[in-house]
Amino acid sequence: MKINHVLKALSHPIRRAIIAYLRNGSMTAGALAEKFDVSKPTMSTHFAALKEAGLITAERDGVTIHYRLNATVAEEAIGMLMGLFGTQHMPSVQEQPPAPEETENEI
Amino acid sequence: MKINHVLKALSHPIRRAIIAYLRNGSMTAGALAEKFDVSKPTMSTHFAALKEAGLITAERDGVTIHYRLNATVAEEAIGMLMGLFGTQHMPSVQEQPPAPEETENEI
DNA sequence: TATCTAATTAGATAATCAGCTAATTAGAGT
DNA sequence: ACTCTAATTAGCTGATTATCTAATTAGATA
Repeated sequence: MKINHVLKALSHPIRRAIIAYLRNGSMTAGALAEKFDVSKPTMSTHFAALKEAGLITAERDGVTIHYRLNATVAEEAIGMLMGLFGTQHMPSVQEQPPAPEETENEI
Repeated sequence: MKINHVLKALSHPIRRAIIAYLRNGSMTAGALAEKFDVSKPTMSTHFAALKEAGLITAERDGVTIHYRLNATVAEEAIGMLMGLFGTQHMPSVQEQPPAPEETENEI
């Protein structure tokens, strides 16, 4: 898993939304494509970026292709980011954390 | 915190290395800059990207500027990614996880 | 084999990004 | 007021990214 590929893959809203869809189970390329307002070839390149990062896997069934989330890579990525930040405890993922107050000495 | 800014900020190796340095305490722009083999103006734009994402804060002390990691935003970002992936349990961050075996039906 | 469907690849273009040098700002100290 | 230092902004160039339409591939089926 190359963290650079993973983070680049994640830094596009459509690709994050694809992942969000795939949390609920695998979907075909076409079914995913029609959820977004871009062309199918554009969606194909988004799939390719996620696949390159290892975040999704593809499985052909006849003429259609099913994409599925790769939870292993997702967890590895989170582990690496936690290592990067030195995160000590779990942030809440269910509720929205309170907005941080403005700091004084920002430039 | 805009997750898009955070992920774009993280998707460059120099910017991740800056964060790694700042884990050990704040550093001046100049001290950080001389750790990397790019020009100071280029480093400045990397600082700006991290600042824009909220991952670091800047504090001026006379003529020098001290950058510091913003742990709050780092944890929020990890929380959002865990929400995105639907991560259930903690991956190990200390030891290297085993390489995932190749899947059969990749295309 | 001809054709239909699902999806990708090819090729082009506009926008964004990363890097550089040169110029500018901001503060401190003569 | 000058000058020195630390850092950023301005302006440019080359590389990468996101998007599109058109063309191609791959499998299924009449």
